[in-house]
Amino acid sequence: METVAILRHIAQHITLDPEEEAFFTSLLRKRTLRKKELLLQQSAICPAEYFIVTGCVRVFTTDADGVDHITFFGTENWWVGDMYSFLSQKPALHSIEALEPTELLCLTKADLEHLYVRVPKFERFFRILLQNAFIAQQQRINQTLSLSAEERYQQFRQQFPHLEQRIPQKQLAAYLGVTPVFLSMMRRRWAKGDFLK
Amino acid sequence: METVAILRHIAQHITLDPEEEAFFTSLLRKRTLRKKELLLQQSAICPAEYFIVTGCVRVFTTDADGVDHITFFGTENWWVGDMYSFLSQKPALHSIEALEPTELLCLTKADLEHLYVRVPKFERFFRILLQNAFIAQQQRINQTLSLSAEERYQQFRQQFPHLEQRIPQKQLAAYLGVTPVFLSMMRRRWAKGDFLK
DNA sequence: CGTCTATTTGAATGTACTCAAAAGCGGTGG
DNA sequence: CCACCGCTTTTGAGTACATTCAAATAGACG
Repeated sequence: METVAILRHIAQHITLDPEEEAFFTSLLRKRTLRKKELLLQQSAICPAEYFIVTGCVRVFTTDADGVDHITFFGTENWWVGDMYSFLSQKPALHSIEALEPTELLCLTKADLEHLYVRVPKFERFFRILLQNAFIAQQQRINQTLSLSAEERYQQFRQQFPHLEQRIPQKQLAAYLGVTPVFLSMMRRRWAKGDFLK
Repeated sequence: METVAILRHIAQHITLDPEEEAFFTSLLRKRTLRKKELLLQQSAICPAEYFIVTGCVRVFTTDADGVDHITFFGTENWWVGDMYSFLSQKPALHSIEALEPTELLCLTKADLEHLYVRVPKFERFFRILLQNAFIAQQQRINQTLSLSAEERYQQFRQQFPHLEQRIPQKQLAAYLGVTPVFLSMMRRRWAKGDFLK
C-alpha cells in the first residue's frame, strides 16, 4: 500500500519510530473512488476518517430545497470525513463525493481509538491538525462576513491557485455561496477589461 | 482563585489526579475585565488562551473599511483567544472585547507547552475541545451558505437562547453578517403578525 | 454522433445595503 | 436626581448586489 505520503505528512508534526509507523500503517485500509462516486452519504454514519493520497473530493450538504453547499474541497494530503458523525456515531451532516478518480486511506473509529491508546503521540498529531483546520475555518467565516461574492472569488483563486482548474464551476459556486449563474457573470466581468482588481 | 468551574469543565473530558489539578491550576492567572475593556487588540501578539469564568466577550475582526465582524461570542465556560496568533506568535487576526464585566483565567503559551509535557492528557483534552469547536464552525459555515439573514437570526435565537438578551443588537448584527439597520427591520417584521415562521 | 449536464446570456425580481434623520437609551457630571 | 451628551436603534426612501426563470450554447461522456 502507498503509505509514503501519509507518513511524510505525519512526520511534519510528530516523530514515529519504525514500530509505531508499522502499527499505524497496519490500521489503514486503501480505497479507490471513481469520479462521481460517493464516499459518504448524508445521514449515513461516517465510519472512518479518510486521508487523500491522490484525487479530489467535495464535502457538502444538501439543504431542504435540494441545493448543495460545499463545506470544503479535499485534495492530496488532506483528511476528510464527517467529524460530527464520526465522533457521535450519529447521521452525517455531509456527503462526500469524488470529483476525480481518488485514492484514499481509511482509518476507522475503533482503530483510531486503539491508536490513541497505543501511540498517544497521535493525540498531539490530531490536535495540531485540528488547530490548523480551526484557524482555516475561522478565516473562511470572516471572509464570508466581510467580503462580497466577487472578493470571495478572487480570494479563493489566490488561496487555492491550482484548484479552480480541477473543479467544475458549479461546485466552486456552491463553495462560494453564489449561484452558478452569478459566478459565470462575475467571470465574464473579470475576463473583459476589469483587470484592475 | 476560583478554579472550580474550570476543573469541572476539564473533568468532562479527562480525569486528573489531585497533583495534576494542582499543577494545572498553578499555571493559571486570573484577570478581570471591565465592560468594553479590550483583552486583545487585533495585530498584537496573543500571549494566552483565556477561559471565561463569568461574563461575556466578543471575538471580532475589523476590516479595511472599519467594519466589525464577530467570529464568535464567548461566555461562561468557553475558551477564547486568537488561535492563529497564539500558535504562530504573529499578529492577531482578532480583537477581543468584554461586553460585560468579565472574569477569566489565563494560560500562556509557555505554560501550556509545559503542561503538554508534564500532563500529556491535556493533548487529549484540547483535541476534544477543538473537535467540538471545529464541528460548530462547520455548522456555522453551512448556515451562512444555506440560510437567509432572517433564517440565520432565528437559528441564532434557538441555538443560543439566552444570549440575545445579553448583547447589543449591533453586535448580533455583526455576528449574523447583516447591518444593524437590517436586523432592526427583521425584528419589526417578526414582532408584527409574522408568527408563522 | 447523440444525449445529458454544465455554462452562458438576458430580463425581471428580491434581498439586503446605504444614506439620512428621528427617536430611544444609558451613562456621566453638575 | 435631573439634564445632557453620545451611542444605539428605529424608520423611510432609494440603490445595488445577487437571485430566479427561461432559453441558447457549449462540453463531456458513452
